[in-house]
Amino acid sequence: MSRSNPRVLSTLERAGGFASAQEVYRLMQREGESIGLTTIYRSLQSLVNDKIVDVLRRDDGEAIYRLCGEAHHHHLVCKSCGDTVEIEGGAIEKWAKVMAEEHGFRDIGHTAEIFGLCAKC
Amino acid sequence: MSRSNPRVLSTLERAGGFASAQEVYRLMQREGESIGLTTIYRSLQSLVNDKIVDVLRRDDGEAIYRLCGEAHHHHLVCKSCGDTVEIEGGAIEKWAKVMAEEHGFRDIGHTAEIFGLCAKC
DNA sequence: AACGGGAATGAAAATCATTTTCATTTGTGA
DNA sequence: TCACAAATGAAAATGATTTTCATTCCCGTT
Repeated sequence: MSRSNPRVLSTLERAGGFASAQEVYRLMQREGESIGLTTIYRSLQSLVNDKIVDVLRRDDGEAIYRLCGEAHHHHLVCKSCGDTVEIEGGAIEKWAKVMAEEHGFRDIGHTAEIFGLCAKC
Repeated sequence: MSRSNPRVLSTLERAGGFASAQEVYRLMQREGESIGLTTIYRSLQSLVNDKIVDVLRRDDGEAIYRLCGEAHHHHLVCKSCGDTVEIEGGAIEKWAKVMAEEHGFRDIGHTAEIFGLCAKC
C-alpha cells in the first residue's frame, strides 16, 4: 500500500479544504509542483481510508475531498453552489442503533447526508 | 427537445422505482425491448426536468433515478455477505427536515445507509 | 561503496458512465 | 404524396477514475 504524499494534503488545505482530485492536480501544477495525477488519486484514497479527509459527490458525480477535522458529523450540502454545513446527527445515531438491533446487525456504522438548495441559491 | 419514451418510465417503475440508466437499459434488453442507451439517457433527463423522477448519486458516482413521491426507504447492509434489508426511515425524514429549516435550505432530499455485520456473519 | 528488495511514482492504456454527433427513421399536418 | 420536425440509436467523443507496468527512490545490509 502507498502512503499519502504530504504535498497533496497541504494543497488540499490551501484549497480551502474542499476540492476534487483534478482541482488539486491543476493547483499543484500551477504552483510548479511536479506530480502525477495517479499519485494524487492514490494519496486522496489513502487519506480517506485514514479518515483524514471526507469524500462527497458533486452534482455531476465528480468526487470532492475535504478535510474532516472533528469527530462524527453529517453534511448539509447545497446542490447548486456546493456550500456545506456540518450538522449534528444525534437522531441518526439512535435510529441506526435501533434498526440494527431490530435486525440482528452488530458492529455498525452509517452514512447520512442531506442536500438541497441553500438560502442564497 | 425530446420527450420521454414511455417504456423507460414504465421500466423504472417495474424496477422498484430506483435504478441507474445502465440498469434500466439492461432490464429492457432482458425483456426483449429494442431501445438504445441514448434514448434512455434522454428520457431520464427529460423526466428529471419534468420533476417526475428524482436523481441521486451512488457512492461510486453513478446516477440513480427514482420516481418522485415514491415512499423511499433506506438500507441496512451487511458488509461481509452483502445481504440487504430495507428499513423505514421516519426518524431521518424528520431530522432532515428540521436540519434543513434550521439552516435555511429548501427543496431537500437525503441519503442514509447503515452497514454492519448481520446475524449470520 | 555496491547490492537487493520493497515502496513510491507517473506515463500511458484501460474502464465506465455519460454526452455529443450525425445520419436515418418515423409521425404528422398540409 | 410531400415536407419537415421530432425521435431514435450507432458510433465517436468526453472526462473522471483505475489499472498496468516499468522506472526511480529509499534504506538497511554486506
